[in-house]
Amino acid sequence: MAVNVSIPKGTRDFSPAEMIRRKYIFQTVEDVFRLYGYLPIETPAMENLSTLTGKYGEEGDRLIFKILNSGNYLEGISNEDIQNSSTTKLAARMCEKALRYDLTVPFARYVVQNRNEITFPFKRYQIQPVWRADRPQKGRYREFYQCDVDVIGSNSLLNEVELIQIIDAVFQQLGLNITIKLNNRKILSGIAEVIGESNKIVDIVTAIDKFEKIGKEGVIKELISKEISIDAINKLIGFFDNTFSSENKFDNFKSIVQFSSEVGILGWNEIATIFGYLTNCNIKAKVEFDPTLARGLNYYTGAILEVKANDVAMGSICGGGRYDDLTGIFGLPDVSGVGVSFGADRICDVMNELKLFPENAEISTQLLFTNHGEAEMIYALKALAEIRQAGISSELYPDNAKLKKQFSYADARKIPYVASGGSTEMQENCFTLKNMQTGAMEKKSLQEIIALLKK
RNA sequence: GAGGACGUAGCUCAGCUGGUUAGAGCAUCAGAUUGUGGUUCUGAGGGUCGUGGGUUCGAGCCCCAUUUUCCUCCCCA
Repeated sequence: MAVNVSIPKGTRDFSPAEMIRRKYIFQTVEDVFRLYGYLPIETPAMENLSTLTGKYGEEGDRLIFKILNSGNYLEGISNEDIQNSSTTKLAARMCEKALRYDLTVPFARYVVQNRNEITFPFKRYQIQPVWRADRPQKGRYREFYQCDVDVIGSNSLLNEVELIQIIDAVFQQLGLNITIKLNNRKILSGIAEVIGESNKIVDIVTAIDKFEKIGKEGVIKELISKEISIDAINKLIGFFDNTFSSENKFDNFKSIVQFSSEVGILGWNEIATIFGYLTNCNIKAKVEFDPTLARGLNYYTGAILEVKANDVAMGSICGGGRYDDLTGIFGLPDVSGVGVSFGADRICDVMNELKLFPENAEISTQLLFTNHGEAEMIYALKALAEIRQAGISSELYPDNAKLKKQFSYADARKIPYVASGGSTEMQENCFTLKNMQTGAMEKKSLQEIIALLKK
């Protein structure tokens, strides 16, 4: 017996029952994407390491799974190199490939590489796994699927609106209550500008992003540790106190950025426009302005959005935003894109927790033929071909096992009907059909069975 | 990268202040029932108690190390 078999930390096997559930999510997501006119692409699991590094920040680079070069990966590396170089520098020399960390950067690479074949605006979706060398915990895996929808080559805010419609449609179909949180990078820039700490924007934003989690005191503490001036901190906290005590956060926030920051007001206007369009779209989900929302600062330039499930504690299940110059890094400047990514694994976790999956989703086979021996098997085989021709999913038990065993199999597989054809039935050219739910048995011709199951 | 908890049968777990042969439920297999599952009854198989060392007359239990999984921070889907 083989012992101690296992899979790498943070990865998972999926049983048939789990796969049915996952496919249900992927199918729902994909159907909505297609409905809105997006087309699929796929990119390789691995990219050149240089394509990925530097796109996700220092922290992100550390989380990229690198692939050791084939052959002698130590070629050209001396002992001095090993002693003197940083591990990241060494890794870059020994690994020229890496597993993709997300789908957005490979997409940007794809757009640049295929720019002459692409008609802009380009609306694409991509449903593939990504890998992160993160420490696994609740809702966090080292291999997980992202379902990305992006439109690239259009500045219109209509795209943002469309993505919100897509998010709403997907989660409505899945039966999940969600809140869409909306912010704009320009508003964050505006805030930093107004308090006179523009160059510390990243520190400021990552701190206020934790507002909900660590509270006001925690944020102040973190800002102090980042050497933000007390004066600026007081101003900043003042804004947020003011905002959150207000009935209408969004209107209130306007007064803050309005007078002293051009970028800020630009961001505010963008969100106002989006809210304006949305009133015509019959959106069911709650969409709210959240000035503390930060996310992926490394490339977002405009809208930032995030989706949280209302009824369960879980990190964000969908997120995205606008990036004005993502392809610029690959030599194609001034192409604006906006997109969101659905975290299929987390959505699956949330739906499991809320028991939102349809109960009978794993029923596939409608009818099982029992096996009674050679001649009877052939009798069933003929019927089987005919019944499959009629589009009814059915199977024949492969062994002439005890009937108890064959019926147990049907039961375990949740197969709703079992047909038995023994010598009696063969003489009468029929089958004994058993309804596994009621236990009722009745002799029926093949045509009658087909008619019954076709409904 | 920092911190915390856990690991006993295929699964979920019990196992007293350290004391004889480590238990239960579920699952599996067989029988009760030779053409009928799901309910019921009877029985069986299945364990180097995560791994390595130590303390002890004696360790599933105590100590040390190591590893796994889960959780928190960081960051994110």
